[in-house]
Amino acid sequence: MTTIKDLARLVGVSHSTVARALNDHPAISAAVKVRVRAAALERGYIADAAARALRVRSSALVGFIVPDIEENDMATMAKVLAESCNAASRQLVVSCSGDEPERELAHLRALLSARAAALVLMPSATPLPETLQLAERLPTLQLVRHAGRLGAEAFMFDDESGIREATAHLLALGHRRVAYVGGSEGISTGAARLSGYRRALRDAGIEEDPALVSTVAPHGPAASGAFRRVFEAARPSAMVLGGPRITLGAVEAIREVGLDVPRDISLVGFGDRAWMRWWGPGLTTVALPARELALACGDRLVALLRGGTVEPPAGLFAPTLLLRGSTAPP
Amino acid sequence: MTTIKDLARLVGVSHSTVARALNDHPAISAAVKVRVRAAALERGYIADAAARALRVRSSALVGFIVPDIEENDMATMAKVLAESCNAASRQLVVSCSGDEPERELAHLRALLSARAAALVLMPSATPLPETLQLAERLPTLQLVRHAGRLGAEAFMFDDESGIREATAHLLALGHRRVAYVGGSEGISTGAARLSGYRRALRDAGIEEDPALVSTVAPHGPAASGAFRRVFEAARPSAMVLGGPRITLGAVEAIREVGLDVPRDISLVGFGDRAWMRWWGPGLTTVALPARELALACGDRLVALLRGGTVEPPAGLFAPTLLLRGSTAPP
DNA sequence: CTGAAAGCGCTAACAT
DNA sequence: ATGTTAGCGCTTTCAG
Repeated sequence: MTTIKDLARLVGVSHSTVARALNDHPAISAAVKVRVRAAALERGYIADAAARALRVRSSALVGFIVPDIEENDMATMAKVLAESCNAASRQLVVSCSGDEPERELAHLRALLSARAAALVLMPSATPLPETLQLAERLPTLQLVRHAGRLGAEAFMFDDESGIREATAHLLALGHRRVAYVGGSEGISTGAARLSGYRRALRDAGIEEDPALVSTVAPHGPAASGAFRRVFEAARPSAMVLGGPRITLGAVEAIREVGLDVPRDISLVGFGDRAWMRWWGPGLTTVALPARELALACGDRLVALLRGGTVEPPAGLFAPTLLLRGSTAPP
Repeated sequence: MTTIKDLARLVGVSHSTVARALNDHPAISAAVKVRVRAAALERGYIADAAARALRVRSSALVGFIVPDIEENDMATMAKVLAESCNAASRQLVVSCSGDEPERELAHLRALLSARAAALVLMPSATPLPETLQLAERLPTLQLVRHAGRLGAEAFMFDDESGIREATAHLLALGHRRVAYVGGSEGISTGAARLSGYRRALRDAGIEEDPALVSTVAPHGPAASGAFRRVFEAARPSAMVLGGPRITLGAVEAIREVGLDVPRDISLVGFGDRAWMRWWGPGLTTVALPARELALACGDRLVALLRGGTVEPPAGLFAPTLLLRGSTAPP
């Protein structure tokens, strides 16, 4: 590997002159810059980021820790964030925690070790105290989920209002037995969504029937089971789904049971996918502005990296209710 | 930030002893190791990866450059590869080239600068010569696509056989006017798929009708247009789709035109998604073993990182034809 | 078993 | 405008 000293020898200047020329330092003559750059090009010189990081005590890396990059539009967000990072000459390091607190911590440690310049974190369900504590060591942004004691700025969907609107829509259609199947209350998003459902009921002056509500692990099979249990035990005329995988599971269950939507039941899904437009009568769904969220987070990220002084409060991103054929009067 | 010198002072040994203790060097007494580790824990010591990388001239980073992480099961593969990397105490740096040769090169440069230990590359359509040349500087694995002059091992789907089987299936059903709409021949996958289509025709002794074939940019709208053009101009009784986005576009066009599948046309999609099971009569499709491919690539990666001596030739991963309701006799 | 010392490639005072 | 010099934190001989 060619170093600045090699180039210095080649050009006949000192290695610090080479460094300055390469960094376009104002106090270096144009002539020298030209010669240095020519030499660098010729030798295929590529600066050693480690040496630089050692000096300046910070690297070009930005960490991105998420439970699962295949879920929750995380691939989209990763792409957007990577874009923002590149615009700021940074690189995004993606790690999947699998929602396991230990792996989450391990990844954070690795990023700290690499002296990452910042961290974007979608916290696991129950982050370890040490994770929260270590996250304070570098500029951190929370994404999608909010970890209780972590003070970092959060970029989140307005899950509560999204589910509230969905529920209110069904109520307005005349449904009185509206069920809700969603993810665990232990996660910030799960809690917010359930609370949105409850709010809509309260606003409509309807008392909650516990048999109509089920919170489960966000897996297809679990959701399928929950759907069938709630459907058979409580005979809802409509249902709100509280997550993308819950929606997948419910659709699966509807197929197995052989229900007709919206005749047998009105349905509101969560998240938006192309197939929802084609599915049966079209699936009414709560669409999340994932791209917008990630863009805002990316903007904030580069501001942080540039040593941004202003503190634009992190926002809440409102979902949109996409009305399609799966919801109708009872 | 705590350094080994801080710990050395704290414990009352030299900093090199601390370094050895932390790295579990055999020639350090158990007693010292215990004390050093206690001190490290107490002070929340986290080693500086840059300093280490500077010494050992290689980092814990593995690069992953792909055109688009939202496409082609790349999120799945990223997850699998990240997993493999973690198992080898490495971190995966994900970069999206957007299929733009310049950005691809820029990302490669950044990885080289970070002294990445290896690179997994899904090449853009037309990589710059310099990209190919620089990729030689570090252990490189090609994924999904093959860049002509790059000598690196490649992990690819057997696109040709996948499309050949799909076409043969339609021919066996009695179709004689089987169309093909796929991605550009300029990309290795596009060329292989088209060649699979041609091979099936040849095997069946059928002459190719150019009006039945169209290669386009892999975007929904372009694919929609191509579908309609081919359908209207050449009146095929069946069609093979040569890519995931092509499939999406075709489904869209079928909806717009109001065709009945398989009555008006038999259809074979590309890639497998949950909605394909639900779509109309069920979409017969060419399913790619993305997970298997990524796992194999990950295995090879850790072998490389461990300084693997054996040279297991990279494989070709055979797709499976998933038979569903969208294909029927004419 | 442990310590002293050198040096990885780069940046940034501080000279000149 | 350029050169000299001193490290950044770690690994790794080489001595003891």
